[in-house]
Order: sequence, then structure tokens, then C-alpha cells
Amino acid sequence: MSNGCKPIPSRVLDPQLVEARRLQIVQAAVVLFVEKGFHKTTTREIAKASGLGIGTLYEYIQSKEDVLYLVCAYIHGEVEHRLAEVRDASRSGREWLATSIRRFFHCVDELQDYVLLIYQETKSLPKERMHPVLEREEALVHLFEEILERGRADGSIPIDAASVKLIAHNIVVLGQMWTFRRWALHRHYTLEEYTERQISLLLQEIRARELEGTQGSQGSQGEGKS
Amino acid sequence: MSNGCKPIPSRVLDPQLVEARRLQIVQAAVVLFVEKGFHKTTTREIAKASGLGIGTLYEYIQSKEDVLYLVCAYIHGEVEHRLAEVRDASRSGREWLATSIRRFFHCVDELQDYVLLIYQETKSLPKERMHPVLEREEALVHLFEEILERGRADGSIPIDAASVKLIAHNIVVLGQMWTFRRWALHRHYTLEEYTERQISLLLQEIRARELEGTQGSQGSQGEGKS
DNA sequence: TTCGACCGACTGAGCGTTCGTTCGGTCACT
DNA sequence: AGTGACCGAACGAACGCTCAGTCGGTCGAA
Repeated sequence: MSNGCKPIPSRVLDPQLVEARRLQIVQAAVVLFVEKGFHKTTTREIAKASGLGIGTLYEYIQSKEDVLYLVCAYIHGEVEHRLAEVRDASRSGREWLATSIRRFFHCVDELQDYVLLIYQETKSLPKERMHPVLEREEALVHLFEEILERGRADGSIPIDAASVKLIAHNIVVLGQMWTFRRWALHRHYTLEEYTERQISLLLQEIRARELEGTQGSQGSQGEGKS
Repeated sequence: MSNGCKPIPSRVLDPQLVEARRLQIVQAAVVLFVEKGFHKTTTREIAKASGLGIGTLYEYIQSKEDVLYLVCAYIHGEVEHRLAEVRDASRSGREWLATSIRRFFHCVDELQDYVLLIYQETKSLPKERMHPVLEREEALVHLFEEILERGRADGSIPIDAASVKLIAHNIVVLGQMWTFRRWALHRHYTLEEYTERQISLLLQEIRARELEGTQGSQGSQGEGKS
């Protein structure tokens, strides 16, 4: 559940020590990265903030970018951990969805600096390290796909199969939007307002399909050109 | 319609020449930034690609970050220019909205590298230069607010006032999502599929409210906990 | 004595930015 | 038309500095 893909080599032998030191490193680095960004943070700053010498730092990583990768993995771990708690919580898919969205948005809000960091710095990873990070991002989308799928199965979320993936992406992105548009959104909404409004929009949208079903028409197709 | 806030000083006197040379610079830089990112692009590369000497480059800017700012302004200009064409096109707010979304998504697709660039590099701007860029981003949101507002006025888009801003943000972000999630989305949808599906979701959502009105119930409020 | 975790002075590539210089063009005066 | 003073756009070598990464050494535990 926690590791991604290729392990980062370390010159230190004891695996427990490696894990412990890397946690030090990551927790120090995350603060610095949030504060100044990846590029403007120096390895020396990371070393000092971790309580290690610069040489020691390089016993546990091979490059500065490795630190970024570790940080990304750590953050994804945090998100996944918090989200796992409600994985099988409620009864209908519809309720599960609403609960999960609330949890997810809440989590995004708590970890907003971290989420923003991933958003802004993922591109600085070397290609090979980027893939596992994106995969983990997609796993998050999959979680919501699963929920939507269950709602589809039990009839509580009447949508067509081809929209599932899209809606799942929408949910994730609209959650993350709370962080990368906070300069605008926080001026107008509290987290609760934001969450409930987004859920309400989404569920109304889903309800619409239900009603349309009873009406028997598809609507919104002959809307314009193309 | 085109300029932002504080002008960037140049040591060159002739304003026409300044504009022309800066266009050279921007168009060269934009390619490099898309290719390698802002940080990994050197001023020398920018100079060479613009057909200028390093020294000349600095006749027209004061720092490397100025180039980034010019690039951002240029891109926003492109987007705004393309969007302006349909500003007063159709009759009902609802139709205007659909048309504008199509145009916007199409535009985002055409300029996807540029849009992505702004998304990823805005944070590298110095604070003072960042503000005008964000303001221009908000202007885009305002465009959609305006459209939604008109739809509200003519009754074709029955939503409550407090949702207008949120929906406008949603539209803009879901458009931009096409660029920053292309690694996932392009695998599953063409631009047309993506656009029509998103519009359809949005309009159904709006239609839902309409129907709810005739039903007289609010729904989706007692969905879960607090 | 051996081993491995830790250290930090050192290196050198690479960066943004500067500044002394060049040189084609313009214009006032003859 | 001819001349020379002046202008300013263009140039690029060089400067000063930063910073990722290295390497030889120290030290404590086994």
C-alpha cells in the first residue's frame, strides 16, 4: 500500500536506519519545499534542517531529485492513509460518495500546502520517478471510480459507464482546486460551503439523469454547432 | 484589454523597437520554457533563440523573471483574443454559455502547452509580477460569471447567486484540466467527447434545478453527517 | 582491528548579470 | 556633397557566485 516503484539506493546498510533517516529528511524537506519551492531549496538547507551533515544526506539519496520523490511519496501516503478510513463505510454508493467527497475535501484542506506542492513540483521529477507519482494520482481517481461504479450497480447513482472516469477526475480536481485556487476561493467560501456546494452540484447533476430517465429524453444534445 | 500592471523598463529608447524585440524574445522563450521549463532554460539560450546577443537581451529586460512575465502576459493575450470573438454571439444565456465553453475548451486544447506553462510556472514569478497574472486569470472567471449571470437574468440558467462564482471557477478549471491531466484524459477521450460530456454534465445539473423547482423539494441536503 | 555511520571542506560546472567596446546610422555645419 | 561629432543598439567575454555532488577522514561500537 505504501511503496511506488523503484527503490532509491542507499549506501547505508541497516534498512530501519535508512527508513528513519529518510523520514527525518522528508519531513524537513517538505517544510522547505512548501516555503521556497524545490528549485530554490539547497541540499545544504535540507541537510541542516534534517540534522544531518551534507555528506550524510548523500548517504541516503543519490540526487536532490530523490528527495523530491521521497517527499511526493510521503504526501501521497498521507492522503491515502486518511482516505482509507472510510473505504467501506456506508451503505448505498450515493452515500458513500458524499461521505468520501467530504473526507477527501477535508483532507485536501488539511494538507493543502502538501497537495499544492505535488501539483507544482511533480514536473521537476525525472521521467522515471514521475511515473509512479502519476500512477498514485490515478489510484486516487480509481477510488472514486469504484465508488461511482458501486452507486451505478446499486442504482443510487444513475450515470452511464462512459462518464464514470470523467466524473471521478472532476471530483479529484475540484477537490485539489481548493488548494491551487485558494487565492480566489478562500475569499468567497469556507471549506464547508465549498464542499457542500460542490457535492450539491454533483448530486443534482446525477439526479437530473434520474429525472430525464423518467422523461425519456436526452436533452442538451442539440445545444449548438459541431 | 492587453496590458497588466507595471511596465518592464528597457534601456532601449524606441518603444516600437522594444515591442518588436520583446515579441522575438517571448516567442523564442515560450518554446524553450515549454520544452525544458523556466528554471532549466538559461538566459543565453533565450538570447540565442531570439537571435540576440546576451547583452542585447538585457537591454530589453531587467531579469530572467521578466521574460517569464512577458511570456505569461503574451499567453493570456492569446487566450483573451480568441475568446473575445464570441463575446456577444448568441441569444439566450444558456446558449451563450455552451458556445463559450466549446470555444474555451477548444482554445485550451490549441494552446495546451502554453496553458500548462502558466499553470506550472506562475509560482516562479516574483510576488509583484504574480498579481497581475492572477488578476488576468480571474478576469477569465469573470467572463463566465457574466455569462451565467445573464442566463440567470433571462431565466435560461436557473441557479442561485451564490453558486455563480463557484460554477465559473469549475468551468475554467475543468477546461484547464484538459491540459494538466492530459496524461490520463487523452487516453480515454477526444477533445470533442470531453467537451460535450462536460457541457452535458453541467447543463443537466442546471436542468436539475429547474425540475426540482417544479417538484418543490431541495434534495441532497441531508446526505450525510455535518 | 574492522566496519560503517557520519562529517564538512573542497571542487568545478554552470548560472544570471554586467560593462567596456564596436559600429552603422543620423544630423548639423560647412 | 563632405565631414566629423554624436548616438544608441548590439555584442559577448568575463565576473562573482551558488550549489550539487565528492572524498578522505574521524569516531564509536563490535
